[in-house]
Order: sequence, then structure tokens, then C-alpha cells
Amino acid sequence: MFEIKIVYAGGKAESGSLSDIESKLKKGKALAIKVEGDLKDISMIGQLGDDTVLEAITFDSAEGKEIFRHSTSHIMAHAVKELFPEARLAIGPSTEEGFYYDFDLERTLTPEDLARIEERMSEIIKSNNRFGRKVMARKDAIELFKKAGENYKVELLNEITDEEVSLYEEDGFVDLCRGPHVPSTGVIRAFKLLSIAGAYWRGNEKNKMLQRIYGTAYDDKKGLNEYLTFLDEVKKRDHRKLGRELDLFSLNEDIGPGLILWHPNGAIIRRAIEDFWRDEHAKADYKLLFSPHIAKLDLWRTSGHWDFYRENMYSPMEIEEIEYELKPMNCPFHIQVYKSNLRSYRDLPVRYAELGTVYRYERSGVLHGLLRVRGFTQDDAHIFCREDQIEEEVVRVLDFTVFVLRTFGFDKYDIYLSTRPEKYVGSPENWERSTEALKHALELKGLSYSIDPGEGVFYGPKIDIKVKDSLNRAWQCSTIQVDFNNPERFDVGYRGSDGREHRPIMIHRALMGSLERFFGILVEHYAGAFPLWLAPVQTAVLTIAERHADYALNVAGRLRAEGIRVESDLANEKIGHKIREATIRKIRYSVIIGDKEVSEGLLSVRRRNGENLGSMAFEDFLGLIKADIKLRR
RNA sequence: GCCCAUGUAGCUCAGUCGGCAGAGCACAUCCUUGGUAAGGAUGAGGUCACCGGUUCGAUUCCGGUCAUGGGCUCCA
Repeated sequence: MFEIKIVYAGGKAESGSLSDIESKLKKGKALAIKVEGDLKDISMIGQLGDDTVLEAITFDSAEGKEIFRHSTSHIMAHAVKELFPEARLAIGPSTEEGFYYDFDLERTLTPEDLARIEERMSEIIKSNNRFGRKVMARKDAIELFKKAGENYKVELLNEITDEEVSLYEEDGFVDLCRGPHVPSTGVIRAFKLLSIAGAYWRGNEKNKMLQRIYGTAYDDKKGLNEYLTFLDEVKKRDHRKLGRELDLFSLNEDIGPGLILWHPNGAIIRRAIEDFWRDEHAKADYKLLFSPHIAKLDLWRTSGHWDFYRENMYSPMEIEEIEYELKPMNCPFHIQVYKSNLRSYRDLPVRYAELGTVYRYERSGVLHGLLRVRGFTQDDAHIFCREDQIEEEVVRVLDFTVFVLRTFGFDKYDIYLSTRPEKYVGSPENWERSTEALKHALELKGLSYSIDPGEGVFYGPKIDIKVKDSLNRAWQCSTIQVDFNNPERFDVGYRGSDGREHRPIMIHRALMGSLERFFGILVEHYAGAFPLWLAPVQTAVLTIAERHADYALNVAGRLRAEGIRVESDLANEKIGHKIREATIRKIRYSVIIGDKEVSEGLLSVRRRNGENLGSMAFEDFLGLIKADIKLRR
């Protein structure tokens, strides 16, 4: 008997004959199938042999989402072509969260156009057109698209090496596509077009700028709504918005783009982070140092930055006929400190750390709040060690990184190991050994990682750690880089046990990356409601009426004397108003002072979430607040 | 840097098809002294980003510059 077995992602399986397998797949919400590792359209089941085992691909899998959204992007292109026949099609892939399609179109698309396109898409979906697959000779396809004036498709076809290509058609709309696609347009239950942006053809700025429409699609309204709610939450947490509302920092047109003003509230948080950072580095046996903001240009020639990194550096300035340069990196300074003395193998490893402020020229279009700026402070360190010490040092750095990131509530990470790129310095053996050392270190710590082949810096392999924030977004912060190049360039050495000079290895590492960026990430991670040890205002003292002012000021004074950051609100306003203000300012504890508190000599304490802790003695409240601070919660 | 959009009060935003510029919040003063997320009244506050052009007249139209935002690319 002719039988086909269907396996679902969850492990569920069923079998059927060729005649009823299609309806079974449909019932199982399959979008496509996978046979022997190859993704295929459901319509291709006719070509399957007896006793085939096929995997049903549903929206739940990454592959399913990709197919689903890719199909939606075709529907969008279809709608755009109908509304704007002069549009030329470029590419329309799925992305992690949705899809996009690039169009070459004279007319500038507007948000109103998006609404029209959405409307037309809904109609196409309602018609439930079948996605039909057609295979044809590549040269025939070129003819076809040439005739249609689709020059971008022709360009793509000219680069494809296969002699046969596949096209997909749905109600007269034909597009070049590898597939597979969902069976018909009707399965797209929920979609939304999100934005219009410019994008270069093939991402190359030498090419023409196209118009890109971003959108997303889900197999039910619920999924889409959840995603839209997520986008909303992202907007609410935007550090630029919260930065203004909480008076944390600002950018200023008169000062310059990408240059940050830290306001008192932001500065308190930064100080708390820095104090923590310095204390912990001292404990971890790093030596802390400071270095200047400018140095002679020759230093950057020696380091190679002037050759390799010039486009990101500010222009040199001439002083007494010598060129000086604003520093884009801290490493040359640390190297000079290392070189200020003769070093023995007994001294290694030497660990230098600095909160070093650097300036890098970033193209104006990439600047973004605190996340991408031109002046920033790196939590930088350089470890000088012997090659056989790399692994142990990297293990220490990994432990340290995890500890620091955990302190800020980051418990989940994605770790990447980047290997040798095409352009590199040092011997392949060096690369091999240090890459292995990084691998061993990661494995020793039981940290799972992915390999980014060829993504290492030219001077050595590296480990990058991306933290996952409370919305599960990944942010690259920490980096650990092995460097064979700079010790060479600066002729760095140490006296070995054999009495001869040897070359140490340098490890560059940053845990938070840049304070500006890390701070921005923290604002979004905590949605502005910082744990108490970071909070600019740890408690607010609110009075019910004016006669309570003296008592309130006394309470605030005693808290301040205990090192608590406290503000009092004696304004002529109702208590509800004051509580609202404190809540909006994300102050965790409000102390309320009225007749009752004054007569009993107590405090009434309210948490920001509305929880009323009732009356308590000053000492009890102090204990509560100090416990939060100590536990960094 | 490039494409597109935006720039009006401290903030969020209306508005002027070219004719003395508006709201809410915030701020100030006064009234109210109120018990857990917005009490009331009055008032002050703007070279409509900047520079130039067209015009009797420009915040509005045109050109340029700067800044911000969404992307492309790059990265901490």
C-alpha cells in the first residue's frame, strides 16, 4: 500500500495515503513540507515516492515563520505592482521578526500608501489564490523578466549558476523565487505593514537607493497583536524618551551630534556603576589607571590605527608643529604604562583597567541616542600575559563578565567566537593556539557559543557576548579579544626564565562595552525603574498638609545622613498628586507624613507598585531600604 | 555619507490654502490643608531650528545648512 508518514515538530506523527495526505497536512496547519532535509511546497507531494517520511513545517518553527512571511512579502509585492505598475521589484526576504520587500519606484511611498497596499493585500488574501510553482530554464526566465522590465530580477538571474530556476505565480503575479511557499494566500491570517525606509540595492552604497517596506505576519491575530504590543513596549522603554522624562541625559545641537550631557540623575547612576566597577576590578587584581584624551599622531601610526582605523578618527590638530590626535582607543596608553618598566615573566599577567573616554568619528546617519555616539567611555582593560596563560585569563574574564552582567539583571547571553578573517596578522599557528584557548575557556565554563567564522579582528580571535534584556532583545556589550599585533608593533617584551626577551600576548576586554551604551541599555532593560542601588532618587518624603513639613524635613534629613538619596515634596498639593508624581518619576518608596505619623512618630511607606506597607519606625524603613541597596535589587 | 520623514512654548502636539501664533502637561502667584496615581483660579512663557530667496508682507512658498527619527552600511 502507498503510504506516507507525516511527522510534526512536537513529535506527533500520522500516516495516510497519497489521496488524503493533503487534507491531513491542511488540518495539521502545515505550510510546507520537508523531505530528506529539503523544504518543498505541499503541492509537491504528488512527486513523492512510496513510504516517504515527511516533516510538516508549521508556523511554530523558524522555518515555518520564514516561509509564511516570505509568502506575505510576495503578496505585498503583488499589491504594490497593482497599485504602482511602474515599480521595479528587487528582493523580498523574511527577517527575524517579519519581512520586507525593496522596490525601485520613482514616486515616494507615504504612510497613506501603506494603508492602500494593506487593503489590496487583504483582498488578495481573501481570494485565497494558490501559489503555483513553475520551473523553467534560466535563460527563459531572463527573457521573461527582461520583457517585463524587471531589471533587478534579470541581474539576480545572471548571477545564478543553476541552469533551471523556479518561479512562483499567484493570480497572475509572477516572481522569481526559490520557495517554498504556503499553499495559498488565504493562510495569511494576520499581517501588518510597519514602515518605509531607504535601502541600497544589495546593501551597497554605490548602488541605487530603493524603497523598502517592512512588515510582519502571523498565523493568527493573537500573535500579531502580541508583537504589536511588544513594539509598543519597546517604544515606551526607549531610552531617549525615558532619558528626557527622568532627566537623565541630553544631546544638544549646540554641542554636537553624538556627544552626551549627563544630567545629575544620569550622573548618579553612572557614578554608582563606576564605583561598583572600580571596586570589583581592584578585587579582581586589575591595576586601575588614567590616560590622556589626546596623544601625538605618531602613537597612532605605531599602533596602526592611523592606517586601519583612520576613517573613524577625528582629524589631527597641530600644536607646536606636532600633530596630535583625539584618542579613539586606550590600548596604546596601557602599552606605554607596561613599557615604563622592565617586566619579568614573574610579573605576568599584568592587568590594566581604565574607564577610558574615547572619541570616534561615526557617520552622521548611524548616531542613535546613547547607543551609538561619538564620545564615550569604555570599561576597558588590557591583560599582558604569556601565551600559555591566555586560557586561564580568559576564564577569569568570563567569570568576571558573568558576575558583572548578572549584577545588572542580565542572566541570558548569546556568545560568539570569531575566528581568523581573511586579512590577518600573526602566524596561523598563533591564531590556531589562541582560538583553541578561547574555545577551551568557554567549554571549561560550560558556556555554549556559536562560531562566527572569519569575523575575528585582524589582530586576533575574539569572544563577543550579547546580553538578553527583559524584552529578550540581544545587545552586544562584552568583548574579549586576543591581540598578537600591538605587542609586536610597540615592541613589548618581558624577560623569561631563560633570561631572554619574549613577546607577551595582549588581551583586550570590555565588560559593559561603553558606559553610554550600557546605560542606554539599562534604561530600556529596567524601563527606567532602576534597582535601588542605581536609582537617582531612592525615596520621596511626601506631606499631607503644610503643618507636616517640619517632621518630613527631619525624616528626609535623617535618611540623607544615612547616605540615602531622598527628596521631599512639601508642595501645596493633594497626596494623590504627589504620589502620582513620585510614581511617574519611578521612585520606588514614598514615605507619607500626616497627622497620624507625626503623633505616633512613625512613617507610612508605599511602594511604587501601589503596595501599602503601612506604618513603620524610621529604623525599620531604613533597614528595608538598605537591604535593597546592599542586595542591589 | 546616502534615501525618506520631521523640526512651532521646558515637554507632547495642533495650526496658519502668505496677513499680530494655539492646546494640554510642566512652571509662577493666589485660593484650598486635602490620607495613597492628576483640587480650583489667574498668570508668565515662542525671532515657529538656522541662513538666504520670492513677496507690500514669510512661521507658512522656494533653495541651502544644521539637528533629530526610520533604514542602508559600520560598530561599543
